[in-house]
Amino acid sequence: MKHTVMERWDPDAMADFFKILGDKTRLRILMELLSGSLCVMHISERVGMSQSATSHQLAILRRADLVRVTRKGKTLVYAISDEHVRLLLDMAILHLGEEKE
Amino acid sequence: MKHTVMERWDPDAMADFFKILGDKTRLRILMELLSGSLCVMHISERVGMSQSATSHQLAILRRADLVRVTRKGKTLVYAISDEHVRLLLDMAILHLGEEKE
DNA sequence: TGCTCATATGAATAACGGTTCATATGAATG
DNA sequence: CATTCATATGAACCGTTATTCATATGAGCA
Repeated sequence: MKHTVMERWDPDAMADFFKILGDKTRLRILMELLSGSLCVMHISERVGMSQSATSHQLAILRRADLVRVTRKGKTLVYAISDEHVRLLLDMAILHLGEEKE
Repeated sequence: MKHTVMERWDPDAMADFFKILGDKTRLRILMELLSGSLCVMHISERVGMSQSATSHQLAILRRADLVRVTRKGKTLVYAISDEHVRLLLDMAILHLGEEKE
């Protein structure tokens, strides 16, 4: 059978989920975090955005459970919370890399 | 090695791609098409949108190579063009179905 | 070849989302 | 316990985008 987990799904929830991945800045943050955990300052440096903008985006990623926070002394360390993310991004890259036959 | 196809990627292109999936209407269209090909009228009936709105969204899906068109007599029949789509949606559902531990 | 029906397209409007700027919060350390 | 430093939050602004309405297109069929 082709339709495995497709039976029950919430279009709104799924749209919200993809919307979160549909932003350059958030994708760059995720990509940086895939290489290892980072604090907010370092993230904002790497993606070249202000501290505020970065924090706003991290809040969105946090709410979607895509990143996870832990405190390390005075700073907050962000990390990827879910391995599905890597798979999703892999699959998107595969799709984008394809020719139109 | 964890990072398979991650080395080279275009954040803009990927964001654009996810943006397309980040819309309730387009997701519903894709879901309907996963069960089989349909003409525009039938699609608009099933998703409960006007013919015009549906056509606009189909154009976007077409440009992203997520759907494919063929003519059948007087009508245009739309179909999923790529099996990656099903996998992507599956994975999103998996992520959404998880508890926050 | 001209009509018709399915679909596409354009302009306009309204809603949404990301960044900035200014400021609040609150844990850690002295 | 007060101060400081990292991070979060709120409001405002502006660009983007989905829908509607009106109309254009163009393939198929008489």
